[in-house]
Amino acid sequence: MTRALTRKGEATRARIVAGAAAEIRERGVDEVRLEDVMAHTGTSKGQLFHYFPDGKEGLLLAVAQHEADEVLIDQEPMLSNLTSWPAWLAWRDRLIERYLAQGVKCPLNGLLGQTGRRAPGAQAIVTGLMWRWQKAITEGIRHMQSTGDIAPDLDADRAAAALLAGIQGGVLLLLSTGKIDHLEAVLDLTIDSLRAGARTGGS
Amino acid sequence: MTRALTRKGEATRARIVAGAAAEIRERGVDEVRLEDVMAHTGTSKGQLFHYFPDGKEGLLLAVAQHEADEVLIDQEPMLSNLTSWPAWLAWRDRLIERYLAQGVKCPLNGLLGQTGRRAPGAQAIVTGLMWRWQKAITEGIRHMQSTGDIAPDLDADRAAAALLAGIQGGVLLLLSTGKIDHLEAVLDLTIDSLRAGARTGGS
DNA sequence: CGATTTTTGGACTTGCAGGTCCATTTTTGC
DNA sequence: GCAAAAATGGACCTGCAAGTCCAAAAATCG
Repeated sequence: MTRALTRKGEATRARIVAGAAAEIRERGVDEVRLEDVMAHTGTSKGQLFHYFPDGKEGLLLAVAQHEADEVLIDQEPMLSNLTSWPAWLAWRDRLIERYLAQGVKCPLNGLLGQTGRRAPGAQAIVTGLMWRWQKAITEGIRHMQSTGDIAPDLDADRAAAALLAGIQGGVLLLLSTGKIDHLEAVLDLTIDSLRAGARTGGS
Repeated sequence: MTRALTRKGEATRARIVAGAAAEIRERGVDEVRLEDVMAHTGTSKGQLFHYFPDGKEGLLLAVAQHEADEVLIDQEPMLSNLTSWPAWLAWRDRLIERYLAQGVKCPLNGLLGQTGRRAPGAQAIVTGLMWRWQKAITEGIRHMQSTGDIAPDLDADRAAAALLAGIQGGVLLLLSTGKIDHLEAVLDLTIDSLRAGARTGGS
């Protein structure tokens, strides 16, 4: 079906997605014209529509998927190894560091707003990202419960949901206010709160 | 300066803002054309540019301010009276109820993405909203500390920041996933966590 | 090496939404 | 009631960015 891409074609397609993603991160979705992408990636209009027959919509979707994947990759290997309190703090630090560096440039924020309503696919991409993210956190909590570092009667899924929401809100507030304070507060207070639950099985 | 609006003019202006807000809530910012607003509010293009000389930009800004104010008004009188645990729960219930009813229609989400980059005013509106919101929560926490229901050594501002971030993230996740679970989890767990801090001065 | 398919470039079309203009009607204030 | 100012209606202009089309170049494969 999707077969019919030579090596060169695949490279070009990837270059377009990466270039468009960079452009969007830098200047925002609604400021980026197809021509900007062409200029920035050294491609022609014919190529754009050759690789993305659905036009801008399709390209944006591909970029969104690309950026969603990046989000989780950037948190590795910490996110998949929340097996001790120092590991949790390392993850916390990575998040702060990453978003501090990113600043106000959030790729997905705009992409959702832009494609969210019309494209059913965009919703799915974000939902998928959140689901994977939350799953990783849940597993971290479960592991800490297995070692007795977190109370076993705590609802891991619910706690992970709350933490994930906090992170999202923290990033959102970073986007609006430019300050990292909220994200920091959420991470520190929530992790502390998880820690406090250890009392039952104490170390 | 801004003087020169008859009663009729003021009414028309208000009708435009309210109508545009409704339209945007219903169909999203980037789906709403000036013509839609005209049709929906029974106004002409001349009027739109008469009341909003800066065109769409200015209108969007006015709508954003309008919606930002609504957000806090909708939480009253609970938000300004976080003076007992039942009051906190009443506020919690109001939030859940309100966002459950709102569903995926978030007025500010898109407005920020749309005007955020270019208009310096849009940023200010959201920042202002968040600041007022957080201040109200902080005051609630301080009050509970004064009655001994929350430990006095807790950093009220930091806790409020975390709670606010949690709420924002909960709403964001409601927008992406359609489920209220995250918002519920954040509110319940965070409030519980505040409660747990009462131990010091216990009742 | 020749047929076939993919890749590429870029000129051209198109639709539409934001914005301009001005003529007409209504309101205001004396 | 009458000048001045504000409110209204809607025809018109304009620019731009997405999308179309096709012909030339390069790659693939037997």
